[in-house]
Amino acid sequence: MDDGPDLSNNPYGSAVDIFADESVLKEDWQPAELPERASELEEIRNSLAPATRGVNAHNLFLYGKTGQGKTVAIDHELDLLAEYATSTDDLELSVVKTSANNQSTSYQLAGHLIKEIRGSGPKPSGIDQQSMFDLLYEELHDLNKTIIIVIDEIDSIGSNDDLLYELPRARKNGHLEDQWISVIGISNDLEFRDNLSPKVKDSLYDSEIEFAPYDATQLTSILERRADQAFYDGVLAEDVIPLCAAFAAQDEGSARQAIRLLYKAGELALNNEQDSVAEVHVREARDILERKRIEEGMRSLTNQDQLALLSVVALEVAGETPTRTRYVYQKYKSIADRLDTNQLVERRVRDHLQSLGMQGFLIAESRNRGIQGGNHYRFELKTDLETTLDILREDNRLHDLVADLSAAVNHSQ
DNA sequence: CTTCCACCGGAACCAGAGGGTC
DNA sequence: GACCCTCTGGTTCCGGTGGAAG
Repeated sequence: MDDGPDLSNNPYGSAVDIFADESVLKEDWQPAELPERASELEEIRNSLAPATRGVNAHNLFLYGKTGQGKTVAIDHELDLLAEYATSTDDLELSVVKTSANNQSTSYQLAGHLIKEIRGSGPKPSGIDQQSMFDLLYEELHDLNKTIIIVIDEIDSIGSNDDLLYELPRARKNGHLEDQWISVIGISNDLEFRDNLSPKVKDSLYDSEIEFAPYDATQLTSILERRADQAFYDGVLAEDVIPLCAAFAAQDEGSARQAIRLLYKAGELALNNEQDSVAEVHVREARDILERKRIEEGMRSLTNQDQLALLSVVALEVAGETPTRTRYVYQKYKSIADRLDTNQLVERRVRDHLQSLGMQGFLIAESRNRGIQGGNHYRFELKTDLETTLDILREDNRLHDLVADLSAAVNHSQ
């Protein structure tokens, strides 16, 4: 009967067992198999295969929203290729893998790649673009014969795509002699391809693979595989996985999101000392994650973004949404006045409203009322009003203003 | 068929900060 | 210290636009 000290008063350790192996649900967990992406994997393999035959692999573009397995898929295939390379003398492979996140120009991306290849040291800059490219070629020269450069989030360089034109032609232009280079770009932005300059498309484009969003069925089987390892048997109520899958499918079809949801639901059950995960936990988890998403988004807003958002929020409170730009701007001016911040010109506020729309805080509907109304947008708040007010109130400078608005909400309720 | 509303959004330009090299 | 680079967040200016009204 006596098996160890009495822990009944110790706050750590739980009375219930939910997770068999929690790490399976973490962000950095790499699944060993991707049956839902079998055909995409095969396409990648076909594109890489020329490398094993002593020429350069095809350039390749992967498109798809976040959480569609693009990065996992490319890692998976490159691992296999590297494994093959070590087992044979035919292939001397160097893989340079980087994320273009925050590198918004070719110049910066080249600097970033140099830093990546060197493995340490500062990022070079302060020289002109061609010298930067030359520096990059020097670094590439020291690598193996077959070079594959993987650039994640390649869309962040926008239309400044000179480097993408240069790289695939390096050999032809005599910058490299005995080496084969190919580029794999990964993009979340489906329009990126269309905005590339024609000469880049020409030099870079061998093949592209689109990762379509997972549907609910696929998400369900992905979740089931994870859940098998992550949870103890019989812990999940029957409808938990389908519900997580359905929520995620409704949104972006992201596996990452679905897994987060399942993980959070499990944690909630655990924290409440319940021995099984039920539908309520999933719903609660969704609310928590949604709130977190808004909070994180708002934290990155600039002052002026906040003011523009606040203008729409104020109109929302007054029940005057959706509303056109003119009234938002009027409200904006009075708010800026009250807070004693500088007022921007209308054109700029329009930009801020536009970007709030893109970030999912506002709904911007374009319409046209002809001779009485012309062409204009109508804005309304997309996020939950109460939550938005809560979060905005945390900002000291906005506190009083938001408090007034909240009072108005409660009054009308 | 034309007119015209009232905003849309591209373009050119600017100041200031911040990253560097030589 | 002179000089080179880019980026952010702003301004000014202005031609463009689609559909209701006449």
